[in-house]
Amino acid sequence: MKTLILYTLKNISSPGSRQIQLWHFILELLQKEEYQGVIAWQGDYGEFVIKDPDEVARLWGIRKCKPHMNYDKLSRALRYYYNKRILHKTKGKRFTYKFNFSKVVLVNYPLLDMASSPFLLAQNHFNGEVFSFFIFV
DNA sequence: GGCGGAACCG
DNA sequence: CGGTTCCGCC
Repeated sequence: MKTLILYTLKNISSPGSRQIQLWHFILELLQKEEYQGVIAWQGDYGEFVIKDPDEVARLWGIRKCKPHMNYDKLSRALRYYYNKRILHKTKGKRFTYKFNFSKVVLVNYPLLDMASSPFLLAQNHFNGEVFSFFIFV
């Protein structure tokens, strides 16, 4: 049985909340229609294409206060996600990566019961952030 | 472009 | 710990 997990989140700007992580930021852009010319879901489930690498890097640089950010550095950070099983590369497709959603949820929300209802919508607090899960089985 | 080692940083 | 910076290699 194949599971698609659409995952959204909101940061709470409260004391004690962690700094934004790159894959959070990627999902944040992916969630917003106004960035579809820059980064968008494309191809298989969880697969996305960076249509404008320079712009994504610029936006990431602004968020992290790293004015010298570029795609070369950003992509190195994405490559570190391969061993963590958060992302992997879609070989042959330029600027295309794929999320391992099950791993992403498992790693960041270990209390979630994967074997529950076919459709599940949950919003919960975890480490100072609000997570919303949409799970379609 | 894409990869991964290595040094480095808050 | 999660990147950032830099780089040699393919």
